[in-house]
Amino acid sequence: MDKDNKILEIVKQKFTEYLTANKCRKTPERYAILDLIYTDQRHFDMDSLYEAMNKRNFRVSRATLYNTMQLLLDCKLVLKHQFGQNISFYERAYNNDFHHHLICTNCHEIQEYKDAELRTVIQNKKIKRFTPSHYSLYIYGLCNACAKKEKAKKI
Amino acid sequence: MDKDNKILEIVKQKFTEYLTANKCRKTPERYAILDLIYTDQRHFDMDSLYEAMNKRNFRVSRATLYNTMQLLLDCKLVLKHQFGQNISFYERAYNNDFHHHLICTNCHEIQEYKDAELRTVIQNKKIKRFTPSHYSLYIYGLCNACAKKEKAKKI
DNA sequence: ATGTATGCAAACCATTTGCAATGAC
DNA sequence: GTCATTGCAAATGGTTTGCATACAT
Repeated sequence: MDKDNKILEIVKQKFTEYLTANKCRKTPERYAILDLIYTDQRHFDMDSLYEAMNKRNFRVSRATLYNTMQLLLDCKLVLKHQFGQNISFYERAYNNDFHHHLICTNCHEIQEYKDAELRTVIQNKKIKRFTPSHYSLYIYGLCNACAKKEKAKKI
Repeated sequence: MDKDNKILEIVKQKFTEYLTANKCRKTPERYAILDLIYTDQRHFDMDSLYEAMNKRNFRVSRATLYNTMQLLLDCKLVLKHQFGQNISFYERAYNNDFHHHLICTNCHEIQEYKDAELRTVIQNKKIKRFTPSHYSLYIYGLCNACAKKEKAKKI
């Protein structure tokens, strides 16, 4: 899609600017990883990213994956989440409709939850002696399926 | 303090109810851990809990610590947080003035942030097909000290 | 008496690190 | 040519697991 290509160009440029500003080298590995994320991987963990890179026949080591991810986090092109398990999840940060997360404490399913009012209220908070850059709101509870199962159990 | 003792009694009873309901044994280790948390450890990680238990001359294995913490999480007497590093933090959940968290992305300091309006708005949200039990709001940014340092750097 | 919980040590697994080889500049 | 970056393999460190022993019931 044209729009996606445009976004890809923008994030590549932002990445280039960041790398230049920080005197980092512009390696093909780094751009390939960014490309994959902004083409195929809206949400992902390290393992699936590693395999997706392999599938594209662009083999990178895990070390490079972690190194690059740190850069992408630093320049805010990627967000990192930890939902209570010991796995880190990542998602695109640029032009990714902002959302909150609903986490089922039973089956660990994660849903996106968009709510403009919540976003506005949280973003407009003035906080003393703190300069906010971004936030994560995780709401824990039971997804619909698990709530039904719990109900059935009690009867 | 009297009030603290009362709270301790209440959480012990809640724990007892949970253990009974789930056919778990009421071991001295489990109660000693709960006692420590609700007496001395408002916020803690596993390592500091382990050492604090030792200082009380009540040695427990890390395995027991993890096992017990899972029970305390299940019965909602303890909350778990992960702020982006690979360490899990815990805090009391019962009668612990609810608060959000401010995380400095530079020095990783964590501050509590109380805001009744935010809490109300978030708690009163009706979410379709999801039954919330609790939530975590993490606001990332620069603490006062780090913001000053950044400013100085740029000049 | 039964079987759950404990302590210990080993295993696990995501992430990090050290180092020689590669390649961006 | 120089030095940051890569891949690899080993190390790290928080958490989990297996198993024999202890102990709550």
